[in-house]
Amino acid sequence: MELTARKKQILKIVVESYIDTAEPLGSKAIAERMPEKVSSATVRNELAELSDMGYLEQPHTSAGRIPSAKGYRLYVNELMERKPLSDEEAAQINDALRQELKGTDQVIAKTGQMVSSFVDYPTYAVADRTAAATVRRFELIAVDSGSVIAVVMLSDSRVKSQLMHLSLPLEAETLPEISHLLNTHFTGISAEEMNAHLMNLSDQVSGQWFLLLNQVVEYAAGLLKESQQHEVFTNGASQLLKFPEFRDVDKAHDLMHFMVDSKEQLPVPAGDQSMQILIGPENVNEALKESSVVVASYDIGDGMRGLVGVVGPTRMDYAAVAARLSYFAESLTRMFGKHQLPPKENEIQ
Amino acid sequence: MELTARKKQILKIVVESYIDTAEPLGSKAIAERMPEKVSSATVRNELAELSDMGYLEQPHTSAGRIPSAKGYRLYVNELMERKPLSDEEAAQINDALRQELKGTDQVIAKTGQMVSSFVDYPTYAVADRTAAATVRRFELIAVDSGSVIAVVMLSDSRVKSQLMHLSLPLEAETLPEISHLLNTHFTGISAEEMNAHLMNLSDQVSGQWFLLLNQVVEYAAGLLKESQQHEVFTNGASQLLKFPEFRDVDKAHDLMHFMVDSKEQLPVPAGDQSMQILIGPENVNEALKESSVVVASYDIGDGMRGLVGVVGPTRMDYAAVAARLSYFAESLTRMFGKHQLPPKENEIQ
DNA sequence: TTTAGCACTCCGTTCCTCTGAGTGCTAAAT
DNA sequence: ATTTAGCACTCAGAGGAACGGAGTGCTAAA
Repeated sequence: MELTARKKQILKIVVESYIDTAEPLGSKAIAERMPEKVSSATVRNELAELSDMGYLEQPHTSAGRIPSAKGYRLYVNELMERKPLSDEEAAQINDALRQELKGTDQVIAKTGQMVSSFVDYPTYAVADRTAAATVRRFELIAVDSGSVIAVVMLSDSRVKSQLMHLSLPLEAETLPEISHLLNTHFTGISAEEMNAHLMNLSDQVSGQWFLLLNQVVEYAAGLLKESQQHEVFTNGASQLLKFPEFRDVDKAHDLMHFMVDSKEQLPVPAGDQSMQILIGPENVNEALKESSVVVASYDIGDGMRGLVGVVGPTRMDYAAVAARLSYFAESLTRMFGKHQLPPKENEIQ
Repeated sequence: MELTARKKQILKIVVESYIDTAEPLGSKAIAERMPEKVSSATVRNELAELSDMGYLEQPHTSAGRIPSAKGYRLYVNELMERKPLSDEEAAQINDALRQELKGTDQVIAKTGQMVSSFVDYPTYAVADRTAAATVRRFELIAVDSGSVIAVVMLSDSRVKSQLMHLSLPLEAETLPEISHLLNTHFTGISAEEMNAHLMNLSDQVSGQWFLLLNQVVEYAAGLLKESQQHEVFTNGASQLLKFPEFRDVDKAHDLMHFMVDSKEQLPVPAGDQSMQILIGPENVNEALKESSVVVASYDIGDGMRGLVGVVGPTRMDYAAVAARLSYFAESLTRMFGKHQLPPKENEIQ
């Protein structure tokens, strides 16, 4: 039994109708939408075979057909035509991108917000560091006799700072020496190595110095650890509740908890792919096994990537989401690559 | 018709039962729970009067009674006995508080998380600045010929920093002069005043200088504006879905959207109160009119307050939530006041 | 290979009854 | 003046029968 062109045609009709209405589609309705004129009986024969092959399912004997996960997969791989963005939409996205984004954290957060407002699904956004971060440079600024500002510049160009209270007052003149110490011994290494180094120095430097050193190194090590596990931003999670598949509160609860409270184990594009679509049971995460995710990555320079994912029911509008998401990701990558704003004229693929 | 002790007794029983089960309570069940023996007929007479007075409602003629908003209000004001924390709970809270909190932003965020895990309701947490923030001090650090780190210390002791890319290279020696300029002209004033000052300086300083000045001032002004409208952290929002009053997804949707996506117009304690309970229609926000909020504020030094609120159905367990929340708020205030950790021994009121 | 025809299945709706919890009222008891 | 027993009444929710209709699978003819 092979997958003829007509079978694919039928599958496409079923998938797209189900995405639109969330209702099973019967042979008669399908026949009407076929480009060549066929009878509903013919369609019924094809449907039976498509069901046997696992591309379609029946909620119950006397209902129409709905796509299975396998059906969606075929649709996504072969059948779907990416819905091109309208000029208006592309213009809106470009407008959104043109607003100034400062600081990688903010880029990540804003991107999720933007995408969520352009596709009508919840999104998540997270940073994806390709290389482990290290400290590139330390700086200490005297505030008063009892406190010092520690400034830490990381290898990915992020700059973080914090006020430190000293238990023992220090002379302002010693600060350059301490920061020299920090810059020579604690840059370019991992958090673990930093802690080890600190132990070595503990008897080589004076107690007062060590207290401050300790505070700063601990702070920096904390930052490095923090960079490993990024904050996940989610947006528009409440939109889940508008989908009929989540009318049942119990069904909604798990996914909602995952999206707004736990936010762990979110899908990232596998290997070298810049975009990936995960359909229902293809998701490893239990909470997502009845939903689908479209996730894209984009480059934001300094060896950093951003990740933005769209979450929805398995009948999500893959064609629209994939087109918008890749347009977004490409625009962002281009923007950060060339360090310039997206083009005024729309250039849609 | 006055509110006799027995009427209050009955009201208390109804409220507490309804908080527990979400089911209306009938005269017979009430009679059984009364401390003095009374017949169900007597209770019925009292119930009729309590309904007339507006403290109780009937979902339909042949159902038991449930509390009205007015009923909850009386309960909260007069009838409820704060459920004391068990030693175990107090110990858990103290443990949670003992973990080191660094940076006011993190304190706010963590507090929401902690509270959410101790009361089984969603929470929100936000900072509440009593005085408008200004910049206390600027500092510029040369990185290379094309970039500079701007460090801004705010009046509330927060320190923020960002990497700036220069369009025109600057000599490192000029940085101290520029930061002197910043520190003399742009500290202690509002964002609007900063922008005005900047305009004044535009023809007094050289173009190169001005470009950097402009970047730094814009960054700082942005920070000040940001401080006005604080980020709201919410936790455990998905727990809403477990309450029977939100079994209807449409009911849940509005509140959920409010909690996870819009987060605007959240209640803050009025006037000088450190804790406030807002019941159903007492909330000004439309999305909260069928829910209740218990919100407390706590002091974290530097003229900053933190706000943490608990959101739930009107039948929320006020006694438990209020007790836990005020214990939390008091512990935090004490902690930041004395700059020390909470006591090892439990000291429960 | 396609199509018309037909018996069959089964979901969802409507309409009914029935049950039980709870009420309000009246009249007797305290 | 309160409290209580008794009783008729109300009404939501459960359970079940009947029905309509959408959709199927199968057979036989085109």
